[in-house]
Amino acid sequence: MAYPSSLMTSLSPLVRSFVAHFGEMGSRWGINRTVGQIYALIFVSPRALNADEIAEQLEFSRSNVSMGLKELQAWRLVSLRHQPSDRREYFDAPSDAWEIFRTLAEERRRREIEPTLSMLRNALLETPATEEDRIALERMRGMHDLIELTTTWFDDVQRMDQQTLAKLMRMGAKVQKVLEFTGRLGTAKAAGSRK
Amino acid sequence: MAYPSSLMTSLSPLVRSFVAHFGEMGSRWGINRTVGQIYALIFVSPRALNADEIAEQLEFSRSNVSMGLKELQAWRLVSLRHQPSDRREYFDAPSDAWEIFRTLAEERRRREIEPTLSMLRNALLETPATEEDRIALERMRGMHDLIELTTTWFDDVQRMDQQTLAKLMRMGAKVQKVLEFTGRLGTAKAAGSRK
DNA sequence: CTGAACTTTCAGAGATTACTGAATTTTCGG
DNA sequence: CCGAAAATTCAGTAATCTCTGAAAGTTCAG
Repeated sequence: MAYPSSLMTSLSPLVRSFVAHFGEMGSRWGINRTVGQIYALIFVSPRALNADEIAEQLEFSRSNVSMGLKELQAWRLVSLRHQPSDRREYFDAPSDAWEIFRTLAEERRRREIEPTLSMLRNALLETPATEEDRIALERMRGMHDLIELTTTWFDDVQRMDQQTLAKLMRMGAKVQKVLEFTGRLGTAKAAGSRK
Repeated sequence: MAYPSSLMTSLSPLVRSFVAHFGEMGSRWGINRTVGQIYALIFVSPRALNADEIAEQLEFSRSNVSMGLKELQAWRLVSLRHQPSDRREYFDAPSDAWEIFRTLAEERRRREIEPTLSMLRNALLETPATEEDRIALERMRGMHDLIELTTTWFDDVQRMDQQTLAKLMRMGAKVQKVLEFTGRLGTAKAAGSRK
């Protein structure tokens, strides 16, 4: 009778299917099923949740939830909150999609791209001993240069504010047209002066 | 004595470490170790390789190589070639980094994003029965709209030629400056006319 | 056609990853 | 401080994924 409602009500079909989808996609996204479901639940929840609530709703063991939350914190996808006069830890997730997008991009870059970039930088210091190695290095250089170009670009873009970015994206290929035009007014020089 | 040299020589340290890195990163990238190594080997190889050569160099079973090649073909990262008067199948990989980048982006989109987009589209057709569902739907809409914006943008960008794209990226945040300028000349209208 | 060369399939062994419950550690109101 | 509430760790089990060798299937020169 005195229970907070969320401890009694179970997930709505809408939330249930959203959570299930994140579970299924988890493996493709490089996280595990449980972690995906915990994130999905926190994301759509109107208020911060504590670990026991999550464990109950998703029917995972308490320790599994604890580990999942730790991983989500490492990804910076959820944050820890404290409620006044409650010792338990509550978690919520940013609801702004752009913010999530940036966080994901940063983390993936750090985990999935930087190690390779650094391996390639190292390899490129070598002097090829054979024709085979010369060709291998050439291809590695191509890969290295593209990764460097795209990550540098991403750094720049990340510094732009959301509005400008959204506007730019909505312009899509029209950017090209504008640049062709302004190119005649000295922009090409500016572009060349970089890097 | 009459063996083609590559059947006798083993991998150079340079290639070996490149291949090993792709093996280690494989799991973070959502492919398995073997598949990563097979790809790396084909990528740096100066000529197309057949399955036996790959199995020998990497010390995998022939059947494992066969499965790995099938997966790489599904990702469109390698292509099948035939040498005149040789029944074996040879594989090579595009060496142009931009092309690889596009292929990867397309495939990841198809596998990792489209299913979620379609789930979200479905969810957004529902009418929320409770306040909780109303909030959940709101957040799903935010996620949906951003994914739609970025994938549409990606479609546009993909139609641009490589030179323009590279130039644009090298400009980085300077695009913003140019757009602020041309914005005063009617570009804002063009941007607004899209959706 | 035939059969040798080559490729694929697949069941099961092996390796890795995920999950649980019990035990331990941490936290904090009193 | 104390002790109860909460969080974490961890060893063992369960589930999943990877890899192999044997068998079956395919292809094509002769």
